[in-house]
Amino acid sequence: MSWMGVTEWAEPGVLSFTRVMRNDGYLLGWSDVRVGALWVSYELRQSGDRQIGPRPGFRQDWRTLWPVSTTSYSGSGYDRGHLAPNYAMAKVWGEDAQDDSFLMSNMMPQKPALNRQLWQRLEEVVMDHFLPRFGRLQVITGPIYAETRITDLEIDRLLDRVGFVEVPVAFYKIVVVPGDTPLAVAFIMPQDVRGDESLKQFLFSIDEVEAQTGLNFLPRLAASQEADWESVAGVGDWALSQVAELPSRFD
DNA sequence: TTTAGTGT
Repeated sequence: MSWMGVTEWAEPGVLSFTRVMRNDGYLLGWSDVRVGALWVSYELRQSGDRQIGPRPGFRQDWRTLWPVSTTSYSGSGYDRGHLAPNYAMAKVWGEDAQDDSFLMSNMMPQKPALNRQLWQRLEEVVMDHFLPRFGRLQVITGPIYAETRITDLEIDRLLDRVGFVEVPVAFYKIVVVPGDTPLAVAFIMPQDVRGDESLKQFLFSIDEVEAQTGLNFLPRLAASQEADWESVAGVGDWALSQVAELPSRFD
């Protein structure tokens, strides 16, 4: 589930503490301070024609301690957006993984135009374009929060929350082709999008994602390799031009 | 419905 190590924090601190939750099909780093996941990590492989059942429905995850119920987002204007996607979990890892993808701990508040259009287009490109192209992928995805100043353990900022859950300002997705000479591509997408933008607009380096999250991805990657590799927005030929402007299938 | 909320 986590090629080249589990995501770490660059600088330990109160915001850095996560509990790693192991689910069917994916790992999730849960922050009790943000009341949300900081990252999820999963592997994707080419699978046969696995039958996919209907969406099983959202479920509360009692491991979160702070209660996040299936109705916590009601009336907020935010969607319950998957981090580990329903379709990818169901297709690659099966029904139990699909069920686990509907845990509320795997949800983040996302504006509808992002969740249903731009982000959905990206998830579709990962499954239908990147995965067939490369055969095996490691994906790490999660939220980016507004800059927060911590004074004496007090959060000195008016937080935007849905229930207890802090609302991110953006989301990242890192896609890696594992191997001796790994390939990588990363995206950062803000909450406020139209939905029909080119995916190319949102390409960033892994270094940039690390700067905006405080996380250290792929910590087991050799330092000599990491320096060059993580500084480039897109390593390898992802043929993004073929798919960056495909229309949304919803709305 | 490879997204989701609303209203039932």
